[in-house]
Amino acid sequence: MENGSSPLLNPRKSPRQERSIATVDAIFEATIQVLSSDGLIGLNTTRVARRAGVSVGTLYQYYPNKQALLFAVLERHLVALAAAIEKACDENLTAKADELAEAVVKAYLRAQMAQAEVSPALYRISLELDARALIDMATRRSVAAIGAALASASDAQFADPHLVAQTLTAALFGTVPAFCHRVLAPADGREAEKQLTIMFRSYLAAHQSGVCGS
Amino acid sequence: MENGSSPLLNPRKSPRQERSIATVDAIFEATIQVLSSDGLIGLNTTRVARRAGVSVGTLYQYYPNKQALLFAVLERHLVALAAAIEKACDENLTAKADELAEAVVKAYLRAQMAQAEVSPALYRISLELDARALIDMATRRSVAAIGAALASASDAQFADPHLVAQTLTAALFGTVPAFCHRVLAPADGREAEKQLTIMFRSYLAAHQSGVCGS
Amino acid sequence: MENGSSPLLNPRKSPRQERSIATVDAIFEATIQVLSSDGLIGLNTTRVARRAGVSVGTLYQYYPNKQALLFAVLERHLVALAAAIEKACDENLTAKADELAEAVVKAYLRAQMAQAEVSPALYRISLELDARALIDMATRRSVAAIGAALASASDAQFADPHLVAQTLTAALFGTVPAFCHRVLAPADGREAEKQLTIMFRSYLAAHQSGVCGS
Amino acid sequence: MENGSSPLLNPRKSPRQERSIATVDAIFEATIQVLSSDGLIGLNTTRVARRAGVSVGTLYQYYPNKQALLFAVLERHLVALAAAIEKACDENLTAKADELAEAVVKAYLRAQMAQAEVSPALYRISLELDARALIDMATRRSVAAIGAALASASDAQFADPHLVAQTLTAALFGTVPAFCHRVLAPADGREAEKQLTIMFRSYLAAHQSGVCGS
DNA sequence: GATGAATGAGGGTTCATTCAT
DNA sequence: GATGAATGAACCCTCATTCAT
Repeated sequence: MENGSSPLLNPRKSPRQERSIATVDAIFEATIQVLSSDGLIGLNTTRVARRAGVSVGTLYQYYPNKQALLFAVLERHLVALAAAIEKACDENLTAKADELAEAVVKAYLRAQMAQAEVSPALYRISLELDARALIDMATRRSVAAIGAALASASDAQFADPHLVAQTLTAALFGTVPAFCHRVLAPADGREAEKQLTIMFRSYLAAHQSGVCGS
Repeated sequence: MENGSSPLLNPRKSPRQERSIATVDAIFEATIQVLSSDGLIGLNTTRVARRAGVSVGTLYQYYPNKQALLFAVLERHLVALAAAIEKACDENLTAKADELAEAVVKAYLRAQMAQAEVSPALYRISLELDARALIDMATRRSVAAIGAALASASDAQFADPHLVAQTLTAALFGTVPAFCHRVLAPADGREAEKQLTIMFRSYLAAHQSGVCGS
Repeated sequence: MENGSSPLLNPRKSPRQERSIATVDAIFEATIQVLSSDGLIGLNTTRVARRAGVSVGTLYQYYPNKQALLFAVLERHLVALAAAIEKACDENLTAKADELAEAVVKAYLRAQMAQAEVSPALYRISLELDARALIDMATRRSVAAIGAALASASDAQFADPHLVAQTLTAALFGTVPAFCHRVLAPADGREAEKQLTIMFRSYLAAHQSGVCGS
Repeated sequence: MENGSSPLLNPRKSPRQERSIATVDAIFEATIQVLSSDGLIGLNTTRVARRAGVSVGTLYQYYPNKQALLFAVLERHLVALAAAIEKACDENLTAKADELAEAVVKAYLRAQMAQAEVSPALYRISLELDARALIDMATRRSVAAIGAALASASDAQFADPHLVAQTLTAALFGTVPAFCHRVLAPADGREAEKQLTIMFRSYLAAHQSGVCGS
């Protein structure tokens, strides 16, 4: 599931490998920094290497090409988002639909905000062709987790939990960037969370109460 | 037929001008085609010119630079979206909130689908720095139109129509791309419309019934 | 001596030709204006045509190419300079060397100042390869005129009037631009004239008094 | 050997740096060669790079753009001229005015001739807009040095040494190019030096003897 | 004659990637 | 392993010149 470019997370063995790990991390962090300060367009391998304090050559020893670098960053972001949603769902497996809605929205926004610096740039990356697999992975995990939570909700029956989960996921992954950066003022994070929660709750309620014919 | 950058919507005068118009249009359409087939990264002025059947020089006679080209395309798209929403709102000024929700969702999705070819690429453009003004324009128009319609809805009172309008706009402009291209399969346009409508309706209902403390 | 591109100065015959003349003049003046305001680098045929109020095509009907345009301007300038010097020399054929020096310096500076706007740009042109013929023409005329005046000066005998004339011409054509635009402040035209006169007078005096062995 | 843009006049350290130095020098020399053979108009970065035996990319690693390249060449030339004049003045601080005149003329011509290949092209560069600072630097140094030497001349008092120094500088920097390349034949270097010296000597004499009213 | 749209070679510049040291 | 100088394809853009109308 990881691509060859992220030798992260593996058990470290020797000092040599430790240094390698440190280097990879430095490059990784430098990428995020450059992304934040110069944007996707201003990002080039030389600049990343310089910011990481290594030479371009070294960069290419750990990441086969520029794409791999960006994928690694995007991957970590999406994995974090998916994990946050899964965690929220797991912790609310038998809760009420209302609570689930609130928990999921909160968890997603927390994770999103934690990387607020990069996320706009990441969305640019994610729209470039080959990131689909990554995005699919994240949304699939989200849909699965939310779907499972909906199916086991203590106070409601959903005719099609999967469809509802899909809609909520789409609203989350799609709405939030627009929410954060365009329509609502930057400081309105609180309000965004509140409104999203209301929207999700009432949407779920509608699905429970048979308002919709499906 | 109309494009934002040509001041030429008037009765044609000379063969000279007709030729110009044809050329601008050809370039404009070529840009959309290249965007669809090669993506934003694969788009370069030479390629656009070739596809338009003109020389690079000609391209630069009508668009001062590459950005201007992309802006023109994006502008047309966003203007179309905003206009569609405004029209839907105007036609439902004194309708019920439910009907408004349905009309807005439908109008937006119609407009979006009409340019389904380009819209993914357009979202890439819109994330590049200087498109903010364009996006702001479109979302402002949407917020204003929806806000006005909510304020004059026949069956409901909204404590803060502007905030609700903002949320709906964010959900529309943010959700739909994700909806259309990632989570739901391409053919699911119908379903997307249905779910979005439910979400909007119930969200509006929640705001009417005082469920939310605001 | 005129090259084919300047049909100026010929007797006009028909209204058609008069219009032509007006057009050539307009283009000619436009060239000077663009040269003054945008410099040699900022000068292109389209801009000149626009400033002249004609189309590029028309421009190319009167001047076969860009070079011809610039040559025409440079030619007029250099012809004016040479004529001014010749006139001053003719009017001082039997005067004293001192008076000749003064008259030549004054005449040259007057002519130069009259076209102060363009002359810096003209010097750029003149340094491009093919202007040598033009410059040679002007300096040859200057050398011939000054040489003749020196040879017939009422108060002095010059061992080699031609050599002296060459030196003075070189000093004139070379010094003045530097004088006007770099070393002396712009307002120092008076002072420049005074110093140049002193230099010329004393140089001539040196040649008369046998200070120099030649 | 020294060029203005390289901060590398220090003891060589690594093969890395030595290679860099060799490359910068190669590019620098190639620029001069191309300038000599193809002129300013025929000079483009590709051609320079090819002549230097490197790729364009390499060229841009050492000079941020084409201008910088030309500036570097012009700067070296002007610095050399200014230095030559300063040296001549320093060595004749308490000499007679006559000797000073001779020394300065000789020094300037020596320096000029040493780079005879490029100087015509350099004068083209120097007329492009942003070279003023460079030229001002050189003429200021010349004026200052000559002024000081005049003020301390053993056999003369000058009412306004600065003005005289300005005039001589203008005559030097302005006359010589015309001298060398236009009016006098190339081989006449000797004669040019002789005449210029006479002109300078007599001009200085005129200022000493009170001929001029200033 | 006049027009100005069209041409396209050519120039400056960038940057992902390689490889000798 | 690390370095960073070198590479060169590719891109954006300009402008002298032509030619159909």
